[in-house]
Amino acid sequence: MKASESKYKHCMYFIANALGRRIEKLAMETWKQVDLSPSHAYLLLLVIEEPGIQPTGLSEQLLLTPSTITRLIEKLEDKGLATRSTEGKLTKVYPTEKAKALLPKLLECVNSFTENYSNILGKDESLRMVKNMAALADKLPE
Amino acid sequence: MKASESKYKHCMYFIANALGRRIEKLAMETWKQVDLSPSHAYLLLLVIEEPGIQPTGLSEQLLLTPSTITRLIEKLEDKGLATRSTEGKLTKVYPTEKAKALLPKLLECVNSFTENYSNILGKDESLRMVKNMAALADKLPE
DNA sequence: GAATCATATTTGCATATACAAATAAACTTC
DNA sequence: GAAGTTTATTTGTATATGCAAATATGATTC
Repeated sequence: MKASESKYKHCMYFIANALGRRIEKLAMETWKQVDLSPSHAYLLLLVIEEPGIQPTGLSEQLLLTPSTITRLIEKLEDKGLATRSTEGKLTKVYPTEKAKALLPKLLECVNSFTENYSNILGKDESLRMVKNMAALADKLPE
Repeated sequence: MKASESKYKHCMYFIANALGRRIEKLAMETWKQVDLSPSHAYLLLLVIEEPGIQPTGLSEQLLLTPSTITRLIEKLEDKGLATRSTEGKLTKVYPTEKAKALLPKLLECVNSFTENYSNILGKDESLRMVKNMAALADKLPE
């Protein structure tokens, strides 16, 4: 069924989550190429861009809770893509060589995902909607 | 951090999910009053409105997979709010008396949630955005 | 410098959701 | 009417995420 045919088509909760799940699915397909979930991939990109970034910084950038960040990093460690070094109460996260070597493919995925939804949703429409949705998110409490 | 300040502010995956999580949080607070998650509540409303509705119908209305629907119903059974009756290969779901008695409160929650986000996001803006987001979701593959 | 407070991170636990496989019933076709 | 196919539902398992508590470090205040 289409979202706009559901009895809850007027409900923000329903529509925001339905849209999120569908976008997530699309993203998962793209990132499967490098055997990562979208969250792991975006976190890894931040780590490559800024080696030594801390969980707090990642949490802020990704709008995910610190505990979720810990779990994401753990998985990247398991995959040999990131390392953690504890310095006092701080933790710094670094990309491994393997991760750096993967960068071109990661960027390719970013592009192909963007192209993917732009083709489906329309390029201008997507840009506009992302902006508007970000503005909505800004207004809501963390 | 605001969504529009993140490095991924232009990414549909990132923004759609961040918005979804924030809306979900708001919805959870509302529905806590009746000790239900938003998904359980909306499912229960469908069951009250159409006693005997089948998991397939619920799955279509809620845009959730059948297995998720099964799990949601199980929980409502545990709470004494719904019952299932298996007839051949079909399953029909019914509200209990307890659920029917709860209806006014459920409707109150629907209203207070809508008011809640309308106040935060602006009434017209919310309406327009829900419509636009539904249109986006429609275009994406299930 | 000891005691308190604040900050960063992790851990234990709970939840919602999905996928794939299993089950079971109904339908088709010959 | 038997065999194969389709449909409806459930089950087993995996995932991402969050909250609250635990831990550990650093900062402040007296």
